[in-house]
Amino acid sequence: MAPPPKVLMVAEKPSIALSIATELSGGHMYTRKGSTEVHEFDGSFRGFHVQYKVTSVIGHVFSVDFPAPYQDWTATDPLDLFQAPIRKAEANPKAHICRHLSQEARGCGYLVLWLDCDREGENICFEVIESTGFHVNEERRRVYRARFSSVTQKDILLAMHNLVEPNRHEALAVDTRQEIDLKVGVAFTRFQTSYFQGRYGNLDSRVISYGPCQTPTLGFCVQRYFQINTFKPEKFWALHPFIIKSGYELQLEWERKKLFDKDVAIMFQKLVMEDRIAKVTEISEKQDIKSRPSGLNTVNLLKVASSALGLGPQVAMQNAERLYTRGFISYPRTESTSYPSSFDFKGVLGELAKNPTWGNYVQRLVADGYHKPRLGTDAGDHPPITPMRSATEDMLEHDAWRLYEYVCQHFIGTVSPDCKYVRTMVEFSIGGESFHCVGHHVTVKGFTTVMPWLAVHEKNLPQFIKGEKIEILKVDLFEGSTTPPDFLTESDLISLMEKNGIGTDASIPVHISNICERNFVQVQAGRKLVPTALGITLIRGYQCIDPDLCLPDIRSFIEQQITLVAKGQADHIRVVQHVLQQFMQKYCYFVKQIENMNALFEAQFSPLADSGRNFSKCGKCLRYMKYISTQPSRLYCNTCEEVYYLPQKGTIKLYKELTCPLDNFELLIFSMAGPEAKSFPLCPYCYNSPPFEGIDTLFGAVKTGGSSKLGKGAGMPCFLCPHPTCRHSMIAQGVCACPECSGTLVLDPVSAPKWRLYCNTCNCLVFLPQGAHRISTTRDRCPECDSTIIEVDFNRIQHHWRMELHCTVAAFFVMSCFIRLWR
DNA sequence: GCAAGGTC
Repeated sequence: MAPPPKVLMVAEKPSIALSIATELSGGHMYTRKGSTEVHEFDGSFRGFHVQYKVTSVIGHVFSVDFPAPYQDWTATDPLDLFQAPIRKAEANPKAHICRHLSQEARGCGYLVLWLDCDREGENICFEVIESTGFHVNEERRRVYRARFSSVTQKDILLAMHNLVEPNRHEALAVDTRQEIDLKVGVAFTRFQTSYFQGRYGNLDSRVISYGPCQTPTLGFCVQRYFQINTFKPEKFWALHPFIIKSGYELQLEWERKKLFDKDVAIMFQKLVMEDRIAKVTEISEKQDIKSRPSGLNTVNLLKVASSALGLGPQVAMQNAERLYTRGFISYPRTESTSYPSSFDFKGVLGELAKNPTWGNYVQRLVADGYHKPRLGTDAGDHPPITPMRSATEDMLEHDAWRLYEYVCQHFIGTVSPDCKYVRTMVEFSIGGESFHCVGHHVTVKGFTTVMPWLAVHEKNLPQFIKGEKIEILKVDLFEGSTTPPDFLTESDLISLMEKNGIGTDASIPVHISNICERNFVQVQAGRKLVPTALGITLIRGYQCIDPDLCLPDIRSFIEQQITLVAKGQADHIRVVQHVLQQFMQKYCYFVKQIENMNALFEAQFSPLADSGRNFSKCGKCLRYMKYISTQPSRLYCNTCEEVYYLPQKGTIKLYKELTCPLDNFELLIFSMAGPEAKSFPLCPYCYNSPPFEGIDTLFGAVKTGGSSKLGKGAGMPCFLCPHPTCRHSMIAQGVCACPECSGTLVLDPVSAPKWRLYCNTCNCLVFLPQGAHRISTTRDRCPECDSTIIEVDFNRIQHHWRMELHCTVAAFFVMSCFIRLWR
């Protein structure tokens, strides 16, 4: 009998795959562990008996980037990036998702895609199709798309019975966005980074980045800074009459609130004072309701985390993710504030009823009958963030507990009664002017019992009778002054981003942390975002060249264009071309006008020439270059007006006053940060423009030698001397013995001019400095380890170069290239 | 060294 056909089902993340498999198999499945789990079970599919396999990807399978030649900042004009090819590569090569999918798809007759039901999910569908080797319109092996709005049994079964085709238009819309974001972001970033870092020494930012999301985000913060800076305070005056009733002193509120004219205010004060009697004109009582919250989505969680818990969005998300993977809360990235109708509130409440903190309240709530949450919006992604498992404070870290505590309080709040109170307003007339006072009496605390910070404050008023007349104690003329708005808080910024469609629930924290990391804004007390001089100058610059560049509309424009693709109303290639054409024009104009922006930088920052201290000698003019220590650390030659970047995150010193034989630049030694810090010497010129050809092969050689990283015990394995006592370890090995078998290495004659040594015994290769005219062995021996000395003849510096003399130096070049490739 | 979007 033929084996049953196989159906491969793929979800967006492992947890969803597990839920789907559990629901469809009734929990009777066999789970294979691997890089990602595969759940197997038997069942029926379209009337046939089949074997199911459910697995997942981990987000996007591929990410998009430029091919290698375009990665070189110095060799590529950013303008060329707009028309450059792009390529997709595995987003996380170490996870081997592609291999996993293609292996699992082998022998399967059906592919069912269970990716999230949004554009990104649709795009991942096609990444999965590509990885599995399925084709969309193939008769023999069919591809289906499951559309589901929640991972409940009902929705999963419904989706299984209503399988559709994946939507290529929506997927292409994502491809379109990826290409536009990549090209625009990278082109502007490279241009302005190179331009400004080549001129100023104290920008203190590794990279002066530009992005259609991060730049408008910065724009919001700077906009607020401008409002604060240009704010002109205005004086105002208000009347504050006081009365005494039943022993209470009461201040009455003026109907006119405040006046900006002192004389007029004084006139009213006189009128009121002359009357001296407050007459009660109206007493009204109204039942008011403060509604329980709707479900909690990511953006609202982040706002509360920042404003009430003092946790930044990035940290809050990390904690939320950890709570999620440990099973304490539901998936923390969601836009929805509405629960699906099938949601199991009883289950969640049953779990929380066990909790020592809220248990009593929840038990009473269940006994009295809990409420369904208020209706919110259903974005069709995931249910609101909900506690899943009871936890106590000692089970979680401090911040995680506080976040969990809030998620629980919010959830219990959503199913609690509304808060009800009576609002009493007493209106008065004094000298023809109207005043009032307001009292609150809470009748039902409702959800404010678990969310006490939202409680309505009890404010009792003495009993008044309509028509009653009360003598006035005094009438103060209050003088105040309008105050500027405060800096944006993270919470304000999140609201603005959400309102303007900048970023998504998952990316909003990333954009905010990006502008902090790039030193465009700083988070100050109260989680306020204060722009730095760099952030302010950048936005000012965009405003004077092309304000569009920092306005939120730039994102809406892209979104609107790709929506045409998603709806199938426009061809994606033409949209990419059209949008890139416009950005290319903007880019060209920006480059042309950059002097205007530069004028702002000039007024704010110090030129490279005035920055830093004299450090090491330039090989071209033989004068001292300046060492700029602010990030990115670099050397600047005042005479040649050249910048030489250095390896980052470490310390740099002069190296024995040696100079590089290739270019006469003084050599430096770099020590990496950390307790097990490695050091290596380098030539600043070679580091910025490696002198060798065939660096890729060189890199390969480094790998064959042993370690491929500059980690512990690593260095230059190919050039390490195997001789245990040899202190000339950096190069001697290349000429004395093979690192694999200790056999003698010979010059490989076939490969010239790619100089390398070949071991006849084990067939391995050791590469030598390239660019040499001639390399030959000599009769001399290394005084340190007795190995044969090699002579390298460099035409370009017109003299012979003996390995033993400069052997350590030769290794520096190799190291420079290696570092360059590696970082 | 670069964007924004998934997810871990």
